[in-house]
Amino acid sequence: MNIGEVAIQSGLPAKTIRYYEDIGLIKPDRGANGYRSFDAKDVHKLIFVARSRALGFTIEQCRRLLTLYEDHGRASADVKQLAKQNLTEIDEKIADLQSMRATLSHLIRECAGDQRPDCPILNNLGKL
Amino acid sequence: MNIGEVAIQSGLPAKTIRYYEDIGLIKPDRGANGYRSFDAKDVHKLIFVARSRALGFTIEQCRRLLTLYEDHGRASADVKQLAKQNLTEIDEKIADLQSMRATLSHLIRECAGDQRPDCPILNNLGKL
DNA sequence: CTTGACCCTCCAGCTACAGGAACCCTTATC
DNA sequence: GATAAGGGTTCCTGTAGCTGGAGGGTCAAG
Repeated sequence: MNIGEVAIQSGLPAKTIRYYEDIGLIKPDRGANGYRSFDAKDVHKLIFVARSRALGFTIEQCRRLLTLYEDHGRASADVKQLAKQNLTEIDEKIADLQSMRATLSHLIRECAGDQRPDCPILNNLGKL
Repeated sequence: MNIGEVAIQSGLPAKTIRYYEDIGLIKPDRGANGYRSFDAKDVHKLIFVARSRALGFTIEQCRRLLTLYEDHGRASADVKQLAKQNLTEIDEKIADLQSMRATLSHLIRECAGDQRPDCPILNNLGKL
């Protein structure tokens, strides 16, 4: 299978698939013409990675997940630990964003938003 | 004032301050020895930028905010619009993260996390 | 005079790709 | 046989917002 078809099946751009080969996530064969030749397993792995990325795992975490995925003797505890670590990071990001959101929306409510120059947002950002 | 002192007063690393000069956010004078020489206004602007960044504004948004800050004839509507745009982006990020969080924490709850290889997390990521 | 704490510039690297140039391969059509 | 379209390939550059490090100059104290 050529890269275009794989892009459709995995939902990933061809560029991304080449990149994933570059960093060693997949190792497709090559045809006589130099084209990458993907088998079902490659596609499966790409879908796995795409899903993992969508859940917020970094590339390096995906790499470890893939290793665990292919290791049939793995312990689910290892997977769970990776997932929990990711969850913690997500929670931290959410907390940061919500804190920003609270301050920002408060300032927005205070600001008249008209033609006058007086602005609580700028006052707040610039206060000493 | 030298960069080290400014770093302390603004809470920004010296590296970051140099970077902000690089991209034209501030334009400190130079002493005879080549050292940057910051005045109170520079420090004030750096603090302004640091606060704006902490509220999630991008560097380019900070640049526009700074321009508005220094334009005493500005309309607060322009500031408010920038802030609202930022708020929208923050809300989108929060929504994305919460959606990830929901799926991920569900999978984590399902996973035994013991020494056995059976793992709902991997099953989910790898299902066709 | 030396030491150590500053300061300088410039280059590389980080994440996870995206865009584009310049070129090759295949197939269909005229 | 020429050509055009639509694949594919590599390689280089750029993104955001810094951070780290090499290799050097400057300054105040002892």
